[in-house]
Amino acid sequence: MPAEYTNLEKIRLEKLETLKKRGVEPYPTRAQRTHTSRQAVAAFEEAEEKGSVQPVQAIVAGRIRSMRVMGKITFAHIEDGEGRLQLFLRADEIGRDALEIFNRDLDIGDFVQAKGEMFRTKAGEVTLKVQEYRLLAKSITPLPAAKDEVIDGQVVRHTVLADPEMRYRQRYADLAVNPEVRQIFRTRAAIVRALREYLDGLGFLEVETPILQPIYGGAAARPFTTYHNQLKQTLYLRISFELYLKRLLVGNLERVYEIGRDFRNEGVDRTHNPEFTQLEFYCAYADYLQVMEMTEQMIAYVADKVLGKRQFTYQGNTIDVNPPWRRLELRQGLFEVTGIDIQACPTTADLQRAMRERGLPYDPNAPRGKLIDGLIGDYLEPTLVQPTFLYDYPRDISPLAKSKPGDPQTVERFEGFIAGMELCNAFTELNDPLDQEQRFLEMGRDYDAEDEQRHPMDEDYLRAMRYGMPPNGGFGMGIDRLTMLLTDSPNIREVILFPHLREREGE
RNA sequence: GGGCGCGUAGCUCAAUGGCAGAGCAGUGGCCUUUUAAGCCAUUGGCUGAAGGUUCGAGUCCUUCCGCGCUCACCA
Repeated sequence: MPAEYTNLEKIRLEKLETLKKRGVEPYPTRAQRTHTSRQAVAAFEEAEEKGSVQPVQAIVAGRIRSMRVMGKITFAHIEDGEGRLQLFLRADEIGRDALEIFNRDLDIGDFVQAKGEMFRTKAGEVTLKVQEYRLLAKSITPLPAAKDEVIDGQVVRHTVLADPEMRYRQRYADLAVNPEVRQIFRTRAAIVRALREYLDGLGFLEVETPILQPIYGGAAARPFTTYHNQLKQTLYLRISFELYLKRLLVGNLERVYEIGRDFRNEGVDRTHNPEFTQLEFYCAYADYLQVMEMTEQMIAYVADKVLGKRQFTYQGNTIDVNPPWRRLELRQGLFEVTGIDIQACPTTADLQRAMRERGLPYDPNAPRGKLIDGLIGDYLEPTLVQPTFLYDYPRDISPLAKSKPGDPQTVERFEGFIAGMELCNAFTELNDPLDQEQRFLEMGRDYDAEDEQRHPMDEDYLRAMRYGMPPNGGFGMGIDRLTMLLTDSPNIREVILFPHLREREGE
């Protein structure tokens, strides 16, 4: 119950009472519809083209978005899931009482159903001439007003709901008045659909693995912790799917993927939300070079399906995802932007010295891998605007990736960047159980318990690997970030329906 | 967590430290082809919260709450 109704809400509640007194049920149980707004217009235009004399009858339903009351006639627009349709109500047709109720007791925001005949107005707009209408749901709280004007075929919206806080906290209102927001989430669904199509087409099996995990792993992040009362067990919300999906490879499922939610107890900013959607796949007998090719093919496929083209604009940059993407060795890339050759700095002390010589700030407690990771983020990542695979990463920040033959310091790992944003991460997966155990031990030694780089030892995962894991290539990608790119959204919150916000006092 | 900025009517926004306003929405009228309909009239505010400075605070100061940008942090 709202603590207090606003004046505008009180007026609408009075209208609700008036309607009831006049025998109008404001929330009827059933509705009827023969045409969506778009179908009704299409049916009329088709008949018009054929020169048909048969009138097009339709029952439509939607939300009232505008009303123009002109004495004994009224024009209104309703909006449904597909678009808008103008209604034309005339006292002669529906009766004075019905028109009066419509004009006086119905409001913008109400859901109605209307039955009538399609026609074209003098101004040329295809419109429903209403014979009867019915209220489907009364709106008490006024929608944040948005008024549309059509200039040269372009819809210009006035007084749009723009306050980001209200848009995210009351996403329902945002969606109701901002059609382009609805479009973002249709695009998001299309992206996920296209990814599934692509992977299914390659014979991948979609699976679901635990979200509540006794040991978290597969990424460097702090987890959310929870507790199972009956089992008296601490559990973690997963930070990645990796270790469970790779267990499945041990079980002879050769190609698996999962699309789902990950949870990371980290900072929130324009590219990070505490819960986010991830795609991971693992492909037996593939290495990271094959995964690289799959990645660029997959993204091109998604762009084709979703946008119908492989070029798009993101925040002013034209991005072209047509394969092949640029491939940049991490060592080379870092050398170009910092002048440091990480190959020549095999120890933490060497790298610290090189950074100091060039006046680059660094965390004196960070091991070599973390320093390199920092250099990437600070100097290299922002320059990677066109799709780029950065490859061959330091071993100590990649505890689940396989070393490059003949180069134990480096692992076969790549990350994909677009528009200066990390989009995906992949490697030739480590399948040697003895090496894997060693990596966990190194992690425990080089990083203290609070460091999110540290991966806890997962004995069961090691046991699985000891049964024999086929060599394989693995891949992970943030669906939210891909959606940002393909919808030209500057902030991850624009592509998450209900993004995390701090709870307000009293709510 | 640090820095910067913002918070005023249902929505979008004004207001040198000096009477808190506009457009849209709403309400009451007129209007039988409008479309940001138009015309006339009109309601609506504890200026995010609490303190303080001042003759006087939306405006200046302090604290708190929330949001945004940014830095730190962030496979």
